[in-house]
Amino acid sequence: MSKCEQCIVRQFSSIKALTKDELLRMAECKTSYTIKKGEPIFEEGESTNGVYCIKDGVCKMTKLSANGKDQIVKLVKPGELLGQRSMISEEPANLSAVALEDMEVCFVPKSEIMQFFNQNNQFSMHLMKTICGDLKEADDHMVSMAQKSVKERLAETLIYLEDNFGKNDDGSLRIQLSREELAGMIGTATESCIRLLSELNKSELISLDGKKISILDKAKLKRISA
Amino acid sequence: MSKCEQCIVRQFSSIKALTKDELLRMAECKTSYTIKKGEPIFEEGESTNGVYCIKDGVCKMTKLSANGKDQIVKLVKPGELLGQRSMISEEPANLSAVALEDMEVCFVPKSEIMQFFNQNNQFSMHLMKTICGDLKEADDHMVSMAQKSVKERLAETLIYLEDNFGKNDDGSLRIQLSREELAGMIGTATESCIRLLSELNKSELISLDGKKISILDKAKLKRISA
DNA sequence: TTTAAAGTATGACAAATATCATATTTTTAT
DNA sequence: ATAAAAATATGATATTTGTCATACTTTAAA
Repeated sequence: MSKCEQCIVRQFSSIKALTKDELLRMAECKTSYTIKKGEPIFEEGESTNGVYCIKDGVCKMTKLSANGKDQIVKLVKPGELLGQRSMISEEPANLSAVALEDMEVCFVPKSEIMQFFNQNNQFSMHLMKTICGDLKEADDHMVSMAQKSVKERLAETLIYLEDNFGKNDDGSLRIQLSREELAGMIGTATESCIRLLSELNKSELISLDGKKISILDKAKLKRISA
Repeated sequence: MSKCEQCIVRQFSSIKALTKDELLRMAECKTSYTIKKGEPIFEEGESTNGVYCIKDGVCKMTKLSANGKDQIVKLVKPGELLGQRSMISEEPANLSAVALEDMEVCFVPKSEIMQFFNQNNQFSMHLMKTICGDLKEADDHMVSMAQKSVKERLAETLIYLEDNFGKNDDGSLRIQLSREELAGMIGTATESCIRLLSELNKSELISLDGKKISILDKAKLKRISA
């Protein structure tokens, strides 16, 4: 059982507000998991009874819509916590969490987190601020979905991916999504997504090499994203 | 200065978790305002420095999108609090709040609310749960926007309005929105909204009488909303 | 009250997007 | 290594949605 105190990613989440004692306690009760690419950490409707701290790998949070398509609501990075909202709401998960890459995650039971939450004001305040930030993002995201065209949303999403998840050495987006997943992020049909990517490729704003996508002209892309 | 203790709407928000003493204190530092239909309570980007408690009347929370249209993100009822999120995030308001009817609201300064928040665990827990509920709703709303057609969203919205804000004696929706506002809720052009309303009217799922909208066949409407 | 302005309604058309079909490429499993 | 399956790509076409024009109706202001 590794020590939470030495975990590099802890500085990126509310966990950084925990005391040494609390970190030791957490290390004792946590469970570590390896999740393979494509596997779920938890599914919509499940009672998770705790939170997952992402040590390595990125996952998508999805919701199955009425028409049977998976909408990707957000992507989550190492350091972030999963399942905070449903823990506080005392509800089953509203979204599924599925690994986009091989992942390492630690599960911390609800009882433990809630104790920290109640006794450590800095921790609870940080957690609250995170959730408030999520709410702002969700509202903004909703407005984008409602008001922007598919092309604008695609441009916006590509920039988001580069800004938040970085590039490989060859300049391509580090996060590799399938066309279907990318379509699921922007809320469109897979074919429409592919078509618009081709278009951006032809006009040399991006380049495509199999699953690799590189942004060539970020300024123009930003202008398209309106 | 009226007493918060006697305010009927306080049971509908986190304020119900305050003690008698806290309520007295709040009554002393609050400011009451009358807001006329169409007037803003606060605007996107403003620093509100406190929260507003809605005593009477309904307001819309809107965000100006890049294309210049106002998207209605949510509607807020008496009893609910405005500006909680930005207070906790310590950020300017992300959304504007505009009265849909004549309103009575009370402003409570941030300093006071944060004191309650830090000393009264029940209050802070309730506030957090409210925000978590908002986050779930926002995520769900986003998926609707991304995956549903305009017609589905219109049907969904009409049902939402009836379920959450009720009907007048004549059966029409109590909340009267202009066509432009309704379009702003579902994220479409005003003309498209009008056209689809006419269509629903012709097929007798709803009836239109000026600004009054009545749902005639809720079951069919629900089926359309998918 | 009359006039202007705003809101509602509808047609005609254009643009955006989805759907279906099919070909090609890549990945996966045997 | 090879076959099968999945993912990507693209054309053809239908449907949805937006835009512009214009008429009518209601509301608000002078």
